[in-house]
Amino acid sequence: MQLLSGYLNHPQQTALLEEIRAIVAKAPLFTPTMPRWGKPFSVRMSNCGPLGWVSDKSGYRYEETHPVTGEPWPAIPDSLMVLWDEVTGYSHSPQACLINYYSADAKMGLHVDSDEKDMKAPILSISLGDDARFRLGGTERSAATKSFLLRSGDILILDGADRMAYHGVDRIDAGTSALLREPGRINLTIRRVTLP
DNA sequence: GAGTCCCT
DNA sequence: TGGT
Repeated sequence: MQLLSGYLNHPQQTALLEEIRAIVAKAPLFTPTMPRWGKPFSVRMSNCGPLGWVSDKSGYRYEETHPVTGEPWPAIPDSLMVLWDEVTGYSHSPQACLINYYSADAKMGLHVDSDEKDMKAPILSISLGDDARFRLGGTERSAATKSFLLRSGDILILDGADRMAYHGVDRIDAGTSALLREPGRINLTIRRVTLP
């Protein structure tokens, strides 16, 4: 894991936020549901890139189109493609940028990102808005976990053994950032999905 | 083939 | 932590 605290300055954060707003205007946030029993997530999602991560009763998967509009996902902004090269050094392009919107009371249980075929590619995470209490464990669910704060502008890279580690968000500290108009947090996770 | 759900 |  690499945590690059305050990697994005305020103007960079607002510029990125505007790009995300434009994407979400075309590909609206949807509410994913749990496989099998259909319980809704508290986090709402959208995506950009050739592939987008979705979840519904039939399971987790990557899709080329939005589950509600049926339209292809908007492209990943150039700034994020450049950032990927800059901070990951991974020689193959990312294919999916999952946009997670956390309202003040949203959380994300411990899980492993394992729907990608290219598990050698790192996952690049960008935080915008309110602080998140992030939790990182090991590759076994029973392993010890550590918790730390993710702040607006921070970049987290899940690589090496941590690529397969359990992680989640315990809570959002509402009102800790003024970047968004409302309390809440946007998290971007940029991934390579298929084998190069 | 289940799972980022919930809960303690 | 582990059943669902």
